[in-house]
Amino acid sequence: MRRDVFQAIADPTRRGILVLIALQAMTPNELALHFVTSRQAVSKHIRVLTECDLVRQELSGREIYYHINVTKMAEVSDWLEPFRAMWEDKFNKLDQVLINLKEK
Amino acid sequence: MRRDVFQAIADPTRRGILVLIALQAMTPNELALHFVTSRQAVSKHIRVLTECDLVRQELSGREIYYHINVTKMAEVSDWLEPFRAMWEDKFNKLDQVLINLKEK
DNA sequence: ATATATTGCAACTGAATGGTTGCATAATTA
DNA sequence: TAATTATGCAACCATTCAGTTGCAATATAT
Repeated sequence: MRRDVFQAIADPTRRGILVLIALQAMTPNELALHFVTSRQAVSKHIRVLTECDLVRQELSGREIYYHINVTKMAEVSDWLEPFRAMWEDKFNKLDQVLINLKEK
Repeated sequence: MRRDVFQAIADPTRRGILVLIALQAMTPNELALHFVTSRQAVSKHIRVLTECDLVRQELSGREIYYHINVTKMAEVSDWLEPFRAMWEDKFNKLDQVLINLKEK
C-alpha cells in the first residue's frame, strides 16, 4: 500500500484535519465534530496521517491528542520548489512587461 | 468526480510527467518512453492533468505537445503557506537553541 | 492511394479508497 | 463495582482509480 505525504493530502477531509490540528492538538472526537462524517471515518484518516508521519499522538488518560508534524509538510514544499522558481520567473517577466508599458 | 490539483499530484507517475514537461514540452509517446507503463496509461494521466489545468496542449500536425501550466502549482503552495510559517518558526527556535548553547 | 504513425476514447479488470456498523479494550465517573 | 466514555480495529460495501487491450480518427510518408 502506497503511503506518502502526497497521497495523504489528496483527501479534503485529511487536509481539513491537518488545518485544525495545526491550530491546536485535538482528540478524534473533537475532530469528528467538525466534519459531516463518523468518528470512525475520522479515525481512519488519522491513521493514514500517522502512517506517513504527518501527525503524532500524545496520550492523556483515555484521550489521545493528535499533533501535526509540520516539518513533514516540507517534503511537499521541497518537491514544489523547482516549479516555484518557474512561476516566480513568469511573474517577474510579467512585471517587466508592465514596467515597460508604463514607461511608454 | 473530484478533480483537483492535490488529487492530481498524488500519483507518482503524474508527478513524473509534470517534472518532465517542466523541463521541456513533450508528446504522449515521448513521455511514455520514460515510464514502465503503456502509452494509453500515460494519456489517461495527461487527461487528468489537463482536466485540472495543470497541463496545456499545443497541436503540431498529428503530434500534441503538452506544456506545464506552472502557475496552477501555486495553489498547492498557497495551501502550504501557513504550515511553512510554522516549520520555519520551528527551525528558527532550533537555531536560537544552538546559538544559546554555543555562547555557553 | 496505401501504409504507417500519433493520438484519444471506450470497455473491462483488479486493487485501493472512503465510508458505515459493530465490537473489544481501557480509562473515567457514579 | 457498574455504567459511561474514548478509542482502535475488523468486516463489509460502493465507488474510484490505474492499468490493459482494442479500435477509430487523423496526419504523414511511401
